[in-house]
Amino acid sequence: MRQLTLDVFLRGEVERSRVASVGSSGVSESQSGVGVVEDKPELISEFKFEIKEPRDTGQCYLLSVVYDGKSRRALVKLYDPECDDIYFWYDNTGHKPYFLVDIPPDKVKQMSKVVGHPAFDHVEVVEKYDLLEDRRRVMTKIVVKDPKAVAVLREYFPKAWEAKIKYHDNYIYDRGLIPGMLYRVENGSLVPVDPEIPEDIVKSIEEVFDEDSRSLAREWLPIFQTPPPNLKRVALDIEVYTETREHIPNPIKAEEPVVSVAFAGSDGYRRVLILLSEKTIRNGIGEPPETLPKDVWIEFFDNEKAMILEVFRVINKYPVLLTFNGDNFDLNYLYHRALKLGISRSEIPLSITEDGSVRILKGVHLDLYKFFENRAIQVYAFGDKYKEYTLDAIASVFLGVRKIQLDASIAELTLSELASYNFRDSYLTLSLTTFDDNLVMKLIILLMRISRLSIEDVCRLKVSSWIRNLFYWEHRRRGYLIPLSEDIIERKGTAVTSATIKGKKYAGAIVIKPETGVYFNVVVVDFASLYPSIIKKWNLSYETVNCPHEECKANRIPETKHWVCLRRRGLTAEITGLLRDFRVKLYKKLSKRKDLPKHEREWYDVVQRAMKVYINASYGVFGADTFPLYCPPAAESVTAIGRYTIKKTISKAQEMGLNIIYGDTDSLFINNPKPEQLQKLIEWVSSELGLDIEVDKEYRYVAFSGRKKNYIGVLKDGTVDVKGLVGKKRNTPEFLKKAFNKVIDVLRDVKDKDEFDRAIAKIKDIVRECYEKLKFKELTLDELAFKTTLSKNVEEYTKNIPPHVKAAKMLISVGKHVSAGSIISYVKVGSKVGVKPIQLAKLDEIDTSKYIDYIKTTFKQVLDALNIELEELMGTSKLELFLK
DNA sequence: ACGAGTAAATC
DNA sequence: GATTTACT
Repeated sequence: MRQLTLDVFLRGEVERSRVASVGSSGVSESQSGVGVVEDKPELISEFKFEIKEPRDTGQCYLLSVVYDGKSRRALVKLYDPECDDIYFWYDNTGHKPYFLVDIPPDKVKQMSKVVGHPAFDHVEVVEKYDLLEDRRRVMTKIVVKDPKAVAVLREYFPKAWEAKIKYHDNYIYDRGLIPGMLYRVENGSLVPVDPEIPEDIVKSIEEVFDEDSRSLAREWLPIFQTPPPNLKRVALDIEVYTETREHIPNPIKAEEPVVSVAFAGSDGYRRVLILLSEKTIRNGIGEPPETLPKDVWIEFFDNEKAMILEVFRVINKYPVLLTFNGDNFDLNYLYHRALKLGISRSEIPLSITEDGSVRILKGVHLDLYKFFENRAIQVYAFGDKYKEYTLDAIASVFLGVRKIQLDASIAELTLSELASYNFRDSYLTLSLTTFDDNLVMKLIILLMRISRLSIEDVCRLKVSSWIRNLFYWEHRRRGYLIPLSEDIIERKGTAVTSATIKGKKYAGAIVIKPETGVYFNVVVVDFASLYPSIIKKWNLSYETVNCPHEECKANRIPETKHWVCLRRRGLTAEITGLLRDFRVKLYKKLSKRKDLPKHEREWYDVVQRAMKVYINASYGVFGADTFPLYCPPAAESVTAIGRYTIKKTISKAQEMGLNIIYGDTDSLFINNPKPEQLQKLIEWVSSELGLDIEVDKEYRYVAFSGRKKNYIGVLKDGTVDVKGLVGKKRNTPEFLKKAFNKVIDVLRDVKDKDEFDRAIAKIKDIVRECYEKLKFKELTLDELAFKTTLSKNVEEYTKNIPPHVKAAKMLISVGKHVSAGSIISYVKVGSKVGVKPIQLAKLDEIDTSKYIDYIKTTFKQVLDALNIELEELMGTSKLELFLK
């Protein structure tokens, strides 16, 4: 075998003694005269980081707080933009955990079990405003010594408030701090640093907000105007030795060695550490592939423990560590593998919290998988651009670069291939935070500021927690009592409308059934963010719906028995309204202003996106029973007013002679409107309903199949909107999607009624070709596969067994690993069970008749709209015969 | 751990 | 009719 030297790899700097030379036959003497790494104990002390305290002068961004209730000390992690490093600020605050009760303090003091308990500290009297009852309340604050004792002492009180708020959140509230904001240390405390705000933005507050919102708007302005830090960060990705591609290493057991670790830093750091062992070197080094950039620094270790210690050292050099699924895999594996190799806990700069997330001791860890998996981020921040939560899928959407495609297991790769594969992953992970001028990092910083959550929490928690945290913060700041969920339900009751869908809690939106057919020149008008606007306009909030005042009861909410308060401003209405106005009237406009520098415009665009996430989720959370401020009457009031609004608008439009052909929730499809009629309608809605409608789309034509949420529309610019048709659904077989897309392409070119005839002829050909391919088995199994997500583990399907679960069971019986979240690819076969996973199926087993049914339903939706009979299209008896 | 409504396939 | 999935 050819002796390969490391020269090909060492295009970067050669570092110390960790470089070895390898041949395909094993480790040999190094080219550069340095030896192979030994297990060096002195490496261990290297990664222990010093705790740096902030400089006396200078400004730091607040990133995270670790509150230690036992020592009554908060460890505040600050990012110093001048030296790109983390500083710690210890606040020996004396801040103790507590909860509130509605028992007078003297009574509490008589409770010997409480006062005598070792965890008891003292009681204080506090005054809170009870929004549910609209009155002041004097309450007793029971302060405890040990956070764990909150739960113990609570047992003596039937009702306790604020007992479940996390201590570090508590600390942030009580200190009035906002994560993500800029502070300086002064006289032992953190003092906010006010940003410079352009004159015209300050002025616009007067125009944008009404009088009672202005002071709040001014308080919020620094949140959006403080420039974001550009956090220095490094992405990490590890590869674990696996024999087969299917085998997923277990991070808790951590049985196999970590064979490669790649880093990609925002400062240009690019490095791969590779383990040389009998297992990894058996395929040799190989030629470095083109996919491995020339400036990546590759290092070889012959000792896994030394390599992992080096990884820990690098982690500690950076204030922010990025991973893609590091909570579940990479960091978890490193942690357990380190323990397994005899590295002691104190030498591992990671800790795993109760909820399974990994914290790093010095800096902060961001798991981008968790961030991109967040539905609110996916839908509202990125417009549903990516559909799958894999590094490959997300990177290809945002970066246009994919993972390196492997058709072998880690065990079968040469070391060059391994390095290249591993590096690409870490590079993609870093790039997910750097594309579009660090868009994702900016978004995270803004979400921290709006939700008042630490950087790790904002990435790990979902939108309901973000909103909850902002609400709690606002309650405490204003001295409002944070209500108990059961008190909201008791006072406000449950929903009074009934849902159309069984199992849902209340009635939702209206969908108008469209008449089948093709309509030319269709204008779509819609209500600009309908539900948030309703919340603002109608003063909706958990405390204002069904308020305790007699005089408000006449202020009814249409279609319900509910009423809404006239006396007090609703908190939800205020906050949602504030963010809505900021977004629509200020930041959306700023983001489009060409006279501003590019980076400023881009920042304003991120600002309006972050607001969008919040605004759009503000209705949904009040209808979610898991939300601590869950309030069904408030949620159903929103949808009820939505129905009322759209009904009113439709009848007005019809009065005016407009032809409404379809509508869904907040949109109306109008056939052939005169522009002046539209203008009149828009003005009427604004003056009579106090809401804004706008022209959203103009279709050259729309083809309705007659089903709701199911149509094809061609916009004036030729863009085709396909809504709800099976041909577009993710689980339909690829050959059908292809044929369907061809049909769409034909429809795109149709300009007027006459062109339909020609289009129909083309569509006929496409459908026929599709049939023939199936008939003559000119399709691959892949093209025939239905790809359905397994939403639960197979054993949890008890009520019935859908086809994809049957296929999944067959996979398990041959030893394949499938679990909740796996996408099962299966085909329809002639056997008794009727399905087979593609891995086990053969092309000649395919049940053609089942597929013919699918072809029919797919195209029927299109053909219904075009008023063509399917049979007419097939025409010949050839197919009829075929069906038998 | 955001909501409800619609369509389709399958048991 | 109930369950499950994918979509609005």
